[in-house]
Amino acid sequence: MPRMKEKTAIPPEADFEVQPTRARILEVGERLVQVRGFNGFSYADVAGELSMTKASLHYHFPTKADLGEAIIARYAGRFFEALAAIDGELTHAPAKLSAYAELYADVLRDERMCLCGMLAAEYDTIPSRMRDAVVGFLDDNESWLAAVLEHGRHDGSLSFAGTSSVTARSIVSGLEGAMLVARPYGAVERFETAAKQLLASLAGT
Amino acid sequence: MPRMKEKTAIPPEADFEVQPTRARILEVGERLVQVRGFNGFSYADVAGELSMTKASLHYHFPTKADLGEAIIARYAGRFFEALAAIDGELTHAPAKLSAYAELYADVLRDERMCLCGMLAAEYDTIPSRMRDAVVGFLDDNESWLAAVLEHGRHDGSLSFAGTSSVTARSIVSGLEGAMLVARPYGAVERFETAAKQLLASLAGT
DNA sequence: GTCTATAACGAGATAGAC
DNA sequence: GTCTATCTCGTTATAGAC
Repeated sequence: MPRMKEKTAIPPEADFEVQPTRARILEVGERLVQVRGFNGFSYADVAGELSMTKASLHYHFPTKADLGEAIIARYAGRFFEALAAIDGELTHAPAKLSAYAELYADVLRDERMCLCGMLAAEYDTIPSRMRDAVVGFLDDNESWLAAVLEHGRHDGSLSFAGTSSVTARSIVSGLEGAMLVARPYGAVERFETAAKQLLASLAGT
Repeated sequence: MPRMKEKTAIPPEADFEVQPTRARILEVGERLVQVRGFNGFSYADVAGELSMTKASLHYHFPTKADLGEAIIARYAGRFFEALAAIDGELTHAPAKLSAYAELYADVLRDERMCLCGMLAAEYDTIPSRMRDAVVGFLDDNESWLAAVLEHGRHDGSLSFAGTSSVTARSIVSGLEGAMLVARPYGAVERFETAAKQLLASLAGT
């Protein structure tokens, strides 16, 4: 007799409820923020895509600020899972940086802006808890990169002037800017070229 | 007896009409787009700041798209005037690049985002003529930078791998990204450090 | 050229039935 | 949990007086 929380062989999809409503809302909302911005989409847009009513959305997320916060939290969670996966799979610092840049490229291939880059542009108009989450996301990115940079400098695979922290910031801003500018052209190559050049400038001796 | 259009010693301010209404609208609108985004401000915001009614704004700019187009045109005009001034005052390529970065820094010190960087983020939601103007602005920036880079490489004051065009794009995206990320922190130093590092990587042999 | 007044619509949000 | 119905407010935009 299965105890509570015991895993079974039956995958969640067998529930005939592929994804709970809350998760589907977050998925659609995330994409809309990345493509149109937080000020560029409405509850009606989300409801329309999910064929449900605005009122139902408000049951799951009472205010748009609640929805926005949850979108960032989900995004950040997945992003840092991806960074943990990179840490688990790769040890060579330059390879980690390439994998990091590839995360951005994947977002751009989906015709989206980095969620937090988009929200950074809209910073002055978003709810304050969302602001804090954006800054936290950027800080955590820099910390992860700084650790990689420090490691790479130590083993000679990377070389750069200044602190690892400052260089980490240059990487974040360089990649965010490359996404920002590449998107109006619909040209992922623009991003890839800029990213390649940016990482090449950190090549070890 | 003064002929038409002949210049007088009386400055325009003596007209007791310091700036025509149209120009004041554009000035306020420009700042609002740079701070809050095109989707983040309304005719009511502009009207409020100028102590006039929304209806009067519509007399000067029938639609918000008209206003947006005019804002970009004015901004681009002033920006390229500034580039022409740089060309007139400086010949050393690295000095020109520093002056170029300083234009960005000045915008950021005013707590604004680059107009076209902001509109690049909102790209998918802005009127099509505004989109074209944004891309044109980016193209013209790259052209100017590419010319400076080409010149600097020729006289040995600059050194970089790849074409001047690709490197120009890296500069634009690097500076735009540095602005984007620095603004949530309200920290101009973040931008300055990133810009310095970016330009230093182009130092000549 | 600026105003009052208002139209027409979409936004975020709530009440209450099912 | 999802719906219908509605509220309130803000938005872009227009008509017409001054």
